[in-house]
Amino acid sequence: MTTAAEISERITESVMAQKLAPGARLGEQQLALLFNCSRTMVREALIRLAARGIVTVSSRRGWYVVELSVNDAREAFEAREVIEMGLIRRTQEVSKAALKRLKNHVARQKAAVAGGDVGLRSFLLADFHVCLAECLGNNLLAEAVRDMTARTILIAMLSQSAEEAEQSCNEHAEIVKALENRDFALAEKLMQVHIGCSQSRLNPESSASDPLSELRTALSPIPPQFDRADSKIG
Amino acid sequence: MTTAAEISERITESVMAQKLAPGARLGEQQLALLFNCSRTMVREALIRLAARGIVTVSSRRGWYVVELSVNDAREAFEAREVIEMGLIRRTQEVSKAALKRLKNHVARQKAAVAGGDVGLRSFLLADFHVCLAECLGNNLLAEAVRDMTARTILIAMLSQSAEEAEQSCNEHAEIVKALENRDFALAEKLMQVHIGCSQSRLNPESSASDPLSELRTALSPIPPQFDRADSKIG
DNA sequence: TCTATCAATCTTGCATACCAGATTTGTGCA
DNA sequence: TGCACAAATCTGGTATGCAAGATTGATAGA
Repeated sequence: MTTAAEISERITESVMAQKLAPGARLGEQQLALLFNCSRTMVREALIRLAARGIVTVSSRRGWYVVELSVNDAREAFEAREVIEMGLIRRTQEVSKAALKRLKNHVARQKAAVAGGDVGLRSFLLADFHVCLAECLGNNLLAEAVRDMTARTILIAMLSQSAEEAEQSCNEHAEIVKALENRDFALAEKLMQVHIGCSQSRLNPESSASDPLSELRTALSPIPPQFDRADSKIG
Repeated sequence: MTTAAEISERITESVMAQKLAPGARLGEQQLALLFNCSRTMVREALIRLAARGIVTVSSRRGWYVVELSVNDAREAFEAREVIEMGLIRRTQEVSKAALKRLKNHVARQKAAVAGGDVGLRSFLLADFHVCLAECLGNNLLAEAVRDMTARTILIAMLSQSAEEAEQSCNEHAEIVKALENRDFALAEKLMQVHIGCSQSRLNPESSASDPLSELRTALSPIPPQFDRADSKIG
């Protein structure tokens, strides 16, 4: 059996690892089967996630990973900027232990980027921001950052290239370095640029604003060189 | 019957109105009776509130309004400072409609302070901060502010005097005035002072750190002039 | 052949029943 | 009189069952 806390954690992590796309269906019965528990537990987990803005329920139709509007997207990025920059701004010193933890985290990110595990890479790059908030001494805001980061991932879903991931990781390393040097103004600025970058990478034709986008992508015209139409047997 | 959303809203509002003290018991059966619904609905509401940090559950003992540790208190105030100051800082203009709404809100606060309805007063003074976040264009952060403000109220529970309420209200008015004058730097500073004030008013001997505080207060020695001991019949 | 209507099925909504741990109360012994 | 142990009760934990809305597929009529 699995507890509601475990289920919601697994779902959150999957979203952060980009293993659950916006709009993905989360059937109560299917999850109950998957986690070997009753629908009650699944519902509890989903209700929690709904309160955190990760999933929504459509009455008697089903539960789905949220699909954000362009305004939702703006708010999520703005929220992250406000919180993460604000936290850095009011920081006066970062403990040795915290710095060590952050460096370790960046190292794990590097390894994941090099290793090529896209899920782990995506998760760690997002989790860094949660870790940073914790290291800056505010678990309450760290939880908020977790939810909002998950939301921004659900927008930027047009998956990150390996190069972009590496750049993200480097930016994280620079932020940690600035913190270590007690150059908090620089760290704040770097964070602003860092968050701004991921936001600007967005495809303005967001999937949320276009309910047909999935089909549209799947059924988009095939470039001639890959068109098998004239190679069919007949 | 009542929906889970209504129940959780009512509980949140009661906390903001200081009608539910930290540690208050929220029995599933009692709430079900009160709201004329099943325990299922009540549980759903409580689970949501738990995810938002307003209530906690102690296994097989019951649900309670959260009692914050001193560190929780620090984090909640810090979170509000970061979010509310950050939102103001990045504001470049406030729409006419938003200003009107804010002024109207302040007017209602004034009326409540004058009217003497302590519950309404407390609720409105807290709700102003939520309203402000909405007016500054971020509903996501507004929801976060709602939860964190509720938490700070649960610390500052040593109820505000009428004078303090009036001062709070005046500070709100000044913030709105600064926004109207587009003096956002001033507004930010005023907000910092405003939040700092409510924090500094805290009794360091918080009820959360003293499980006996309720009894202690209830059974505290009675001043001689009110002592009825020597007027007893016998 | 196309469309409209109806039935079968799938999915959540909600209540209830039963279980198990925690607490309190009562009782008997030292 | 005080303490320890046991039973009764209270409370949430979890599963299940049934109701009802939504969707899909089938069928019949135009």
